[in-house]
Amino acid sequence: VIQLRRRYFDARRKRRNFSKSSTQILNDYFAAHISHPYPSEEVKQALALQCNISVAQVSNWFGNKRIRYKKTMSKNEEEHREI
Amino acid sequence: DVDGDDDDMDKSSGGAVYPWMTRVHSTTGGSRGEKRQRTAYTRNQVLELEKEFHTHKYLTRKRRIEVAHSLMLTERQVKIWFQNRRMKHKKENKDKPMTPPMMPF
DNA sequence: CTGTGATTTATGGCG
DNA sequence: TGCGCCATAAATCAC
Repeated sequence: VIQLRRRYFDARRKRRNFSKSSTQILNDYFAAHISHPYPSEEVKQALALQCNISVAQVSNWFGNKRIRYKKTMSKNEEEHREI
Repeated sequence: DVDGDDDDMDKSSGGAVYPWMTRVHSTTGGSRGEKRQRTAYTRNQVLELEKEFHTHKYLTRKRRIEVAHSLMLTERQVKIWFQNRRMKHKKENKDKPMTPPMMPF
């Protein structure tokens, strides 16, 4: 029962994706700071406000973005390298 | 907010154009290697750890050793689990300081 | 099946 | 010297 309870709470995971405009704002910031995509706490708050999401969600977004960007890079590298 | 960054760069440096793009955590020590394994704790392990956390947010060294042994985990893993759990706890109190809708439980 | 936001193990820096 | 906090990495979960 206690386990089902956790499942219920975990169901709070993934409701829906962010709006297109929010994603665009985040992507814009990421692209503009590609050399160092680590927004400060203040910037995170500003972005959160603009995107209408929480600061934690902004942190999650950047964390996922960074890692997935890296993965995409290495994947492209493998593909176009001579066999 | 000054950020003089540019695009269009070199690619010969193993793909890592900027320092943040390099792998920092790898099982094989160096920069090149396999995936890092993240052991998923069993349902029972988490349940026991959760019980312990409910009574004590912090563990004494002695207690840590006991818990680690009984759950087949290292002291380090238990220590880290509690640290992460505390962070989670803090986050929960921040996101939901109020009483949300009722649940079927 | 893929994509994506969220969560779970684990690291390193710093006080 | 070890410990906790914190931001983050990386893998994985859950839609």
